[in-house]
Amino acid sequence: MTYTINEAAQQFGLTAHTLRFYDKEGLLPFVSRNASGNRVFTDDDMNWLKLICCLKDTGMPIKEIKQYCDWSKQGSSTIEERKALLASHRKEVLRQIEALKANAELLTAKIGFYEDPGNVRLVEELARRGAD
Amino acid sequence: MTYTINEAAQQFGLTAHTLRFYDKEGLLPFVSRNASGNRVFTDDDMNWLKLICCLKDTGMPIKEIKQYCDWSKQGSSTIEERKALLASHRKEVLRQIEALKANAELLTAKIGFYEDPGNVRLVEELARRGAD
DNA sequence: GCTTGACTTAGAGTGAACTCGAAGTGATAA
DNA sequence: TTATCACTTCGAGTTCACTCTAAGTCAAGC
Repeated sequence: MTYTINEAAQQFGLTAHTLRFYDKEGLLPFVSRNASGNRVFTDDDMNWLKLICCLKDTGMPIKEIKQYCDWSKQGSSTIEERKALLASHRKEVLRQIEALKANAELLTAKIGFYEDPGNVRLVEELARRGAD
Repeated sequence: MTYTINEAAQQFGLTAHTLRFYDKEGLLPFVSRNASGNRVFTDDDMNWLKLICCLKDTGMPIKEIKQYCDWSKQGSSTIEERKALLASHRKEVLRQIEALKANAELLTAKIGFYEDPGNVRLVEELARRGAD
C-alpha cells in the first residue's frame, strides 16, 4: 500500500505543505519518488511518520528530531545514541504529564471556587481590592 | 509580603522582560506601582500569576488568557464566562494528558525494540530497505 | 556629587514552525 | 488539445512568544 503526500498528510492531521517542510528539514529521509518525481509514502514511511509526529507532538524541536533521523540513516552503529535520545525524551514526556496533571488540579480547584455561590460575593469584594 | 518584578519572575521561572511583556499584553491587570513607578507584586498578584502560568503552561494562547483577564476586570457579571473558559480548557488539558500517555507508550515500545538484541540485525536490514 | 544597580518605556529583533504564493511539470478526462 | 488536477521547487511571509536594546528615572551608598 502506498500513499500520495496529501493522503499521508491527511492521515496525520497535517498538510502537504508541512510534509514537504519536514522533508526539506531532513525528517523524512526514507521517502522515495515515482517516475514523475512525486513523493510516494509506503507503509514503512507511514510508521516512520508516526514516530516523527509522536516526537513533534511531545515537544521535541525539529533539530533534535533531525538528529535522530541522521542517526537512523547512518545505520545500526548509532542504535545506542538513538535509544538514549528516546529514553531521555520519554522521561521528559513523563515529566510533562505530571506537570499537566498538577495544572489540571489547579484548574479544577479554580472552577470549584467559581461553582460555590458563596464565592461570587467574595469575587466581587476581591475585584474591588484589585484581584481574584 | 510584596515582591519586585525580578523576585516575582524568579519564583515562576520567568524573566522580568517576560513579566513586563505579560503586563503589556494585559495579563497582569491587578499589579500596582510604588511611588517610583515600579511594579509591586503582592501575594494576591503571585496567586494570580500562578493561574496565568498554569494557563500558559497548558498551551492556552496569550490572547485567550487576556480574554479571561478582561472578564476578571469586569467583575462578577462574567463569572459564568470565566468558569466555562476554565472548564473547557481543563477538558483540553485532560485530552493533552491522554495524548501524551499514548505517545509515551509509543516511545516505550520503540525503546523496547532497540533493547532486544535480535532487532539490531533487523534494523540493519530495514535500513538497507530504506526505513526502520 | 557620582556611581551603581534595579527599575521604567517603546520598539526592534529573534527563532521556531509553519504557511503561502508563484511558476512550472506531468498524467488523465472531455 | 485543452483543461483540470495533483504534484513539484523555491523562497517569501506569518504568527507566536518572547528577547533584547536604547535611553532614561530613581534611590542608596561612598
